[in-house]
Amino acid sequence: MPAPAKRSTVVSVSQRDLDRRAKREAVLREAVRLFNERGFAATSLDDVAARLNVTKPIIYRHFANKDQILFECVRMGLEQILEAADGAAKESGDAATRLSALLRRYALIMTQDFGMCIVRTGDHELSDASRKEFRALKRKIDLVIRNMIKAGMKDGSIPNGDARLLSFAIAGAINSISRWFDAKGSQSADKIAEIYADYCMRALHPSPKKPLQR
Amino acid sequence: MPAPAKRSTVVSVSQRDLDRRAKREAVLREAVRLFNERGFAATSLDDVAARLNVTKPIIYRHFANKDQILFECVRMGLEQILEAADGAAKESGDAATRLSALLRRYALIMTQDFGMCIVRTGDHELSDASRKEFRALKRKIDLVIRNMIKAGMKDGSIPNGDARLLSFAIAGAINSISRWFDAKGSQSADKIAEIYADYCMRALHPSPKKPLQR
DNA sequence: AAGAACTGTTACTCGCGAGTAACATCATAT
DNA sequence: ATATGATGTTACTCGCGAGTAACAGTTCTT
Repeated sequence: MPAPAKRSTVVSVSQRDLDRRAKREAVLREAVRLFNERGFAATSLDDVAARLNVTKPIIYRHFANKDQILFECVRMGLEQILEAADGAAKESGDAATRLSALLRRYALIMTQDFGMCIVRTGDHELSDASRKEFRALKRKIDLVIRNMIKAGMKDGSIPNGDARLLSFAIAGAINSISRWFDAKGSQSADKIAEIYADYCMRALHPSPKKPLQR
Repeated sequence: MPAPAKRSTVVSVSQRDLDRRAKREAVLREAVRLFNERGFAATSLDDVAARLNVTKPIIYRHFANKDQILFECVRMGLEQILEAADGAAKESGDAATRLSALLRRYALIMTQDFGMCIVRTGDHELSDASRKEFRALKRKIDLVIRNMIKAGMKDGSIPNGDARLLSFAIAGAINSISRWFDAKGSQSADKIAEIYADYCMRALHPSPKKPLQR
């Protein structure tokens, strides 16, 4: 009970802040699950509040509006991917090796809530402002991948080809994980990520001309 | 002006039917465009009606409710894919060759309105009943692809592997076309379809073990 | 102890859009 | 000409959910 005098201000304030942060995050965690389950439009903030055993105005204490909540969810996912990309870019080895590591991390994120949310969220569900940022972040990720592919074409670890289309196709395949993956399924997220990254890496190489008929 | 007497009944009735059909289709054509542009939830039937220069009740003369319109749109796309699959399945050549043909047709459909609608439509936007059918049709398509992959593994035209995951990854890549493709872009739909099908076929083959380090 | 600042609730407003009722118009059928 | 029924319109109802105002209790500050 007798909280030390001096500390009190600083400590209690930051404690409050921590609480706030924790609660804000809890809102996002519950919101993203519901959005993934039922879709953004079909999820009311009353639903989200109910899951947290609180009422709607609480949510508005942490977020300005519903759009901001959705945007925050996708931003979380996108940031995770960007971090993964940065991490992979710094690894050693040729560009193909680094790309493979990147894809694996990327794929793993798509098995998780915030990653899923990115794919399940259509642009039109966001406000104009959020949509702009959403697209910018996605473009940024695409560029990282595309540049790594180009680097591979330069350093010889990846055969020449259309880096733009390749990056689109690869991202498409990896994003699709979030459409069917179920954590309760038989294969682990890690394993799936590994396999998908491998499929994508294969697609970079021209097919080994099947047993040439004749 | 003097329409022949006898024909009148039969002719006029079928003429009416043709008109009805044409109008119904016009509704679907306009609806699918709007759904793809703005999203299903963000598109009101008043919007659709306005585009057709009619009023909402007209739409309800052709469809029971909004859900039915959306379902009809995705059904059109799915049926197109199934037809493409059936066509490709009947072609000559080994399974890999037939699969390649199938993927190309599939990819082409994803550059078109009804194809795009399939991908942009989340399950939760459909009613329970429609969702069931939606999923069933998608599963059917997946099975066709998966079985063709398995056939390839049997006849030796495709290396052994996890047919389920391969079909998921391939469908994911191809579906993603509809997320960025723009008919006004520089590359033709046909060309894109060809390239994507090729990428997917490559992914079926284990990578040609890069210049084995050391 | 008084009051500032925060956390939480109940109980609204308000707009939007799905779906409909009631009415008007026009072609066809006899 | 006149009944039938198809096509189309205007003008509603009605529910839902985003967002808010007003109020209640609690905790930190001084």
